[in-house]
Amino acid sequence: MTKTTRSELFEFDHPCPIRDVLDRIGDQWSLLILKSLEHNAMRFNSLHREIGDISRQMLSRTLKRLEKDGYITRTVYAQVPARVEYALAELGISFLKPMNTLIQWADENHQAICRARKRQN
Amino acid sequence: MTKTTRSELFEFDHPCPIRDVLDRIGDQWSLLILKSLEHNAMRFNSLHREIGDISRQMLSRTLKRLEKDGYITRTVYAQVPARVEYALAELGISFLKPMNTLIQWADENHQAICRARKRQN
DNA sequence: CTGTATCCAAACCGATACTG
DNA sequence: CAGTATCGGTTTGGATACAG
Repeated sequence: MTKTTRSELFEFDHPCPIRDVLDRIGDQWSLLILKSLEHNAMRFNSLHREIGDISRQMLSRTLKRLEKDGYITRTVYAQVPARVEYALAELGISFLKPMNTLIQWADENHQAICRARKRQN
Repeated sequence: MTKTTRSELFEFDHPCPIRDVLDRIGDQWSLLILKSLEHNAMRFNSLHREIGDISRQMLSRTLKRLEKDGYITRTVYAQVPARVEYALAELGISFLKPMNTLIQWADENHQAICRARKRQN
């Protein structure tokens, strides 16, 4: 009986699409990275500077996952020093629509949520 | 110098609405619960059965947080044994729109994501 | 029936040093 | 410049026993 972790289990054959998508995209950084790439491709360090408070570790990991899931592409230009650009893939572009709907809602309702929290505690 | 955890820090005064909202809603269960309440109010055990693989612990915690943030309401009916109903609050109802946009996208693109994953590994 | 308390494992994330 | 390896702290989540 080898133990299967949740990650391994969910990588393929996920029975519920929404959970599958959210498990991958609902972390601290994915949306932020996708948003940063909305209008133009970016290099590793540019992303690092633009997002500001992300560690290189997490930026690297999150980019890998987004690439693996097909949201973004990674292009290496043969130069010295190396130049790597990240850009939205087709899936990433199509994801922009629901993502921006969500962002807009968050902007509009953020205040209401803060008020609700303060009321109760 | 008391150490401030991320949770404490983010509870109020979050500088970025989208991160604030996603930090709370982007967990394993919130969307599922909100979706279950979409068409009717439900009791604790009904939710537990309907969702199936959630533990009582997590159902309880997640409901508390959703209530605190103003997404749902909790109504206790004075009976023996106690009867408690959870229902969408105004904020929860308004959240349905962006949420369903996201769910629809996930349904439509789930296959593409699975294919992307398999291609690369 | 509707939860909460406790304990433990897995996952997430950051700091930092190191590699090509 | 573009990462990866290691380590340790925090958070999330499940199982289960207990409480009103």
